[in-house]
Amino acid sequence: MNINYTKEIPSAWKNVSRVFSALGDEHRQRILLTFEPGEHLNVGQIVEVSTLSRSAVSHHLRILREAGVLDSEKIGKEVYFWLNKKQIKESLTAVMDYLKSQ
Amino acid sequence: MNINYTKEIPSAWKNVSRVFSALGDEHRQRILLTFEPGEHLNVGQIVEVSTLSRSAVSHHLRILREAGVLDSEKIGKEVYFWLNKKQIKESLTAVMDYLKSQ
DNA sequence: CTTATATGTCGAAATATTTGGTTATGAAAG
DNA sequence: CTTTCATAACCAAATATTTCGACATATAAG
Repeated sequence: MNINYTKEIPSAWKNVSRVFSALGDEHRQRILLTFEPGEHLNVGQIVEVSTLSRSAVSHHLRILREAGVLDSEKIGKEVYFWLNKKQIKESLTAVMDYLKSQ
Repeated sequence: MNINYTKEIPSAWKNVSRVFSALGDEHRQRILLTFEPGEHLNVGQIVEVSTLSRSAVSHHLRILREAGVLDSEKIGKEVYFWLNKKQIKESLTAVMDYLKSQ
């Protein structure tokens, strides 16, 4: 039994942990699935196809961005979001590697 | 923009979604990290190294088991848990494959 | 400069999750 | 059979998250 991790997540896992927490919500999972390959979407477009209010969507987008799952850039009045594939892959790979050692 | 997923998670993703939700909690993440390779742990052992009460740990174990992240078996009075590596890998692979198509 | 538009932020209410004490169940021990 | 032990189930309280309307900010348009 490894008791090193029972009080706090080790720092190496902090990022992974944040990504999984961000992805651990159906609304946010659905937002991710909305993106087509390479697509950039602005907040309004995402709100339009969502069942949630603008501010709820904004809240979820913030969580996804802070976890590094989405990247964003403001262009004119709009803020565009897109998948940060690299970051997601890194987190998944970290867990995959952990499983391989298990 | 793929609007097929904006109302509900597609059934193919239901499992994946449940795994990520289960893993999207620090207590549960820490429980997983407690298992050493191939190890089976009973509830009491996990409670012992946890900061939570017995019933809170039980609650988290149930969520992990229902998501298929952990398997369990009752042996005598104790219930032993272990990582269901196959299930976790399948979910991670599903997302990996999705990312590759993006 | 004023107005319109896109988005973010705030705050309170609604909702969901987590938590731990208590009770129930089932298996072993006496 | 009774007691003891491990765990699950139940329930209410505590806590956290989500939600949305109202307000704030920033940019573009008129």
